[in-house]
Amino acid sequence: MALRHAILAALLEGESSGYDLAKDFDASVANFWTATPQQLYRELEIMAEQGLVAARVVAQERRPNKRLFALTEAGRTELRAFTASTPKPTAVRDELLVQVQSVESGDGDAVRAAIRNRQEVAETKLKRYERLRDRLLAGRTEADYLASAERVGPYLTLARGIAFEQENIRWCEFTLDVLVRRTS
Amino acid sequence: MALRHAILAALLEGESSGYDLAKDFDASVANFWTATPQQLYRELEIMAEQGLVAARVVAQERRPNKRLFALTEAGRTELRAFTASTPKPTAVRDELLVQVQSVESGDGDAVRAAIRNRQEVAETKLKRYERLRDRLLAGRTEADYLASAERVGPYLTLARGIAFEQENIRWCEFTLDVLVRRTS
DNA sequence: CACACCTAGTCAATTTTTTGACTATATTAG
DNA sequence: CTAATATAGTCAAAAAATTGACTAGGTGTG
Repeated sequence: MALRHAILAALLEGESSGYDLAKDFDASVANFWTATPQQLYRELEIMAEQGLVAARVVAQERRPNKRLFALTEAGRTELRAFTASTPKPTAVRDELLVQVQSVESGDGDAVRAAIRNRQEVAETKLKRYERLRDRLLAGRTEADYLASAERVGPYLTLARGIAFEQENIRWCEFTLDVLVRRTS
Repeated sequence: MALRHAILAALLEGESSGYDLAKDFDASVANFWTATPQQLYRELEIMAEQGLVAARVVAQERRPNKRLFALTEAGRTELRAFTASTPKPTAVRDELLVQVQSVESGDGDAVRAAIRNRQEVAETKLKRYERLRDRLLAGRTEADYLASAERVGPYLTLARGIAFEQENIRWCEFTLDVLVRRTS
């Protein structure tokens, strides 16, 4: 029941369809949670049954109907209770690092290619996060924004994502450099 | 079947009991994988059946017998094949960030306490990682070590862990500062 | 005018992971 | 002497997450 709280948090931004949420979980929410569309649709269904979200069907022209989900009072209460609970420590699980750990006993070329790929993914994510930040700031300075904005939560989590990806890129560069040096 | 590869990678350091591995998964391996002792014992059992690891029982004085597991040729082959496969992108899952995202609708005191706690955990981990690094370097400089050591994999993953925890601490400090400022 | 890909979902089966309940002996701190 | 903690495991159930197979209409490109 953890995906549920990430969905509730995402719905603070406003009413969304399952599809909208899937896009969010690929962009801003990706900072702290990942989920496939299938997981979202199923969880939303259950949450609607339990009254944590309210669904309404909107007919669209030239497209299938969509269902928009919004937080209910019960949903807000649940989210509030969640913020008061002790968060689980994060479980790191990174296959690339397992590969790097065993690089000397493994396929060096493949591992280096995987690191390059990771770096590209990180660069793409970083750019997206930076665009999101610029949109949030809307011209204001960070200090200005943090002092005046109604909600700073989304900015703070975004800052974590940006720092994480920057660090990721630095590490990929460093690691590639070390491995290439040792190969040549 | 992903824990399996982390275990194989950990066994590159040498023969270990399930208990030894549990300690590793709490220290060095924690950089890239987490597992409870229960998960390890079960997976080791299966891996032994499949011939990826070889178990031998060692009688101990004043203690229960222990089983030591070592990599087999099949295990090394499996690990090598794994390093050649495309690693899954990591799935981030951080309850604390979900709480921070919703901090304005939630329990501010509890969220700030959780951030402080995360910072302390990160500081403890960082110290442990730095001790491990010092032990690996054994007096040599980083450049010296990277050029001459037989295996650099463990050092590189440790470097990732150190950078990650440092970034973590910085973010906790920044975020606490912002939240405390807005509360007072 | 095909063909690929996007939007908007549903459903069921697996796989993976976690959690909790157990059994034993050994060592250490108060 | 006693209680807490560490060592060394097993087993089963439950929860969580992933995967694959579907349906159906819409949009854009060569």
